[in-house]
Amino acid sequence: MNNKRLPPSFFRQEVTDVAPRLLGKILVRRFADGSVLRLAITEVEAYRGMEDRACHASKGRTTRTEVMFHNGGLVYVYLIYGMYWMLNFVSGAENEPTAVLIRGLEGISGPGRVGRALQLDKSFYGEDLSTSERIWIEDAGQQPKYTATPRIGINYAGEPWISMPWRFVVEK
DNA sequence: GTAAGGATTGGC
DNA sequence: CCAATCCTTACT
Repeated sequence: MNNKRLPPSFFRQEVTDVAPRLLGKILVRRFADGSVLRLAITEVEAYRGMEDRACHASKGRTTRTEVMFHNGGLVYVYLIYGMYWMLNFVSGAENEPTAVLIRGLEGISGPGRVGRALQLDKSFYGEDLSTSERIWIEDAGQQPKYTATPRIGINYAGEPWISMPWRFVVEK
């Protein structure tokens, strides 16, 4: 059923609020063969706009970052190190380039492994989470406890961005 | 056109 | 510690 699918309004808010609220939500992936994978989100990171030097959108509006400038509720995927597809959800309002990186799912640790498990590719770029038949998010009716820490792998961004506690992890 | 490097992972 | 692997961005 789709009655639990999160509406666009869920994503069209402050990314630092959207990110932790995604914890415990169910990521649903329907494959071409009809099989369905349903896994709870356990780790995320918020990337916030042009100012945030760790956010790809800080480089400006380019072919790659274009989707982040759209209204929240779309998928932003990109290839890193030539082999891993990173899954992000665009947040905030139009022209407010923010996104949430999905770093971990129930039983799957690491953003690269998430992309591999979900069999993502560039065709998911710009996918609409409110209408897609192959990927969407459902409300599980609970908000797990979590902790906030600095984000991973963004030392090049410099301060204060390195220290912003924008990585959210579900507590055991 | 060319070069540098990355929101990672896994193997040595 | 470091190679894998290729797309995007920056620069000539």
